[in-house]
Amino acid sequence: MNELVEKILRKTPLFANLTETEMSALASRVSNRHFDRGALLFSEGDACTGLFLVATGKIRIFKLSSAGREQVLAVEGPGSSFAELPVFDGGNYPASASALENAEVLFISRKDFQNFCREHPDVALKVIAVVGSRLRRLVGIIEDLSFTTVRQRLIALLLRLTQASGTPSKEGVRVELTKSHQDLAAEIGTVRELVSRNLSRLQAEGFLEVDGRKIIVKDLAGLKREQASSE
Amino acid sequence: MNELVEKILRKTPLFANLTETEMSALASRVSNRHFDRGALLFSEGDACTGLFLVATGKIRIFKLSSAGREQVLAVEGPGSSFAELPVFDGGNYPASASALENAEVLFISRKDFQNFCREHPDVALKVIAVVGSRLRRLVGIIEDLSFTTVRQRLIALLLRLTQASGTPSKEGVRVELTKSHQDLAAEIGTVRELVSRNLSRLQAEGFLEVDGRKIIVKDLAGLKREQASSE
DNA sequence: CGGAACGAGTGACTTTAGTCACTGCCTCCT
DNA sequence: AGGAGGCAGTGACTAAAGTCACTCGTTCCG
Repeated sequence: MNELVEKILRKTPLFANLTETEMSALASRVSNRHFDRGALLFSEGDACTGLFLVATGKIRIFKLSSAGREQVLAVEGPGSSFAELPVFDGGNYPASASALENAEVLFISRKDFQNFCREHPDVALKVIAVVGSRLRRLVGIIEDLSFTTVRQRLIALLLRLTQASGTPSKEGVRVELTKSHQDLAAEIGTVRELVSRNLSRLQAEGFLEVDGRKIIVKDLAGLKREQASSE
Repeated sequence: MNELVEKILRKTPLFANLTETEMSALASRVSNRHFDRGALLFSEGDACTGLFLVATGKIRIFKLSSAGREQVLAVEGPGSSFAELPVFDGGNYPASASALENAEVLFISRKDFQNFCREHPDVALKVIAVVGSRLRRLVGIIEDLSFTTVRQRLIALLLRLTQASGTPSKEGVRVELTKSHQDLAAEIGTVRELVSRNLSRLQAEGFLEVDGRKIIVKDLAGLKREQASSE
């Protein structure tokens, strides 16, 4: 199993180019955890215990409002690390994390990770790079929330999905939603009903063909135009 | 003038505890720039040339939409650094920066700062800490935009202002706005008119006394209650 | 088999946000 | 003095976002 762990470590940007010995030193300090779909890894405000690395599955980082609404900050897939920050500054987790799919997650305790960073200064630089891209993504979310409508955000999300997992067909590009409307809503910062309605509307306007969770994007170029208009 | 520079360097978290020699080595690589109120330091998308440190005045970091709306990401005062990130990852600036007041700003070129970090690994750790707190602030903005109303954000802003620069008086706490409604609107992610209207409304409800840019907070506890409700 | 639980769709409505247009008030300039 | 320009207040409106309540299917058990 240590080999499996190393394989994953090698895939995460933070630890990509370590030597054999460094790698196995690190691997011995890593523990493996499983989370079922929907399970909570930690909640906002919890004391930070260590660093997480996604091996398989997807982890959703999100904020929860007191009214029960969710806002997704990031979705991390295999190879991604998260919660690097509180490990360093010692603060609490600023958001909650749950498994979007069944997931295997590696865990390194705060102490072990800090020690490792002290011994390997270039890892600290990697941390900065990772945190940096995270920061850019957050700025992007702010931009979206502040400047765009739910419709535009939904279109943007659909375009991302088609990009990532769309398959071309005669009628257009086919995409299968792997999440509920509820989940989509949380990603773009709105509520279930508006996702439903906007999808219907996009269908009525001829951009999409919606059948349950199967979507056929009939007019990709048109969608892109819609998204851009009055941004 | 080098002494003045060192004094400021010593005030910024990034370089707080360096030795005399380290400090003067750094100081010799720093240049001083002045920006008039309203002047633009750089625009979103510009290539990153180096790191900035605020000596005096205030710098506003913001996003600009194509429709002309602004969203403030941060306001940095004396002792704060900004644009640490793109210095490291080599990317472009993710947002624009302008002077909110006349400001003196120190500048370190990308190369010089990177070299300095390489020679002083603990500075890298400081960078992580600074970036970390920035990340937390961004998460806070997202939370606000996603979960709260303009009214609540305005109240929160007023409470922050009274906290920071309010002076007690017989009628309540006096605060003087140093910015236009336009600027306040950009900070809470809305438009001029809504700031104006919401202020009037808060006055009508008896929480405030507004006279131009002078505001007297008459019911601090009440405001806090309003802010908390249905967050 | 029956029914709980969940996800989705939708009509009807309220609230909040944002836009447009116009007025009035300072301040500063030459 | 007189006008230009920036800032603030407001009425009237539109449009977006969100809420509530209910229906209809599935699926998934016990």
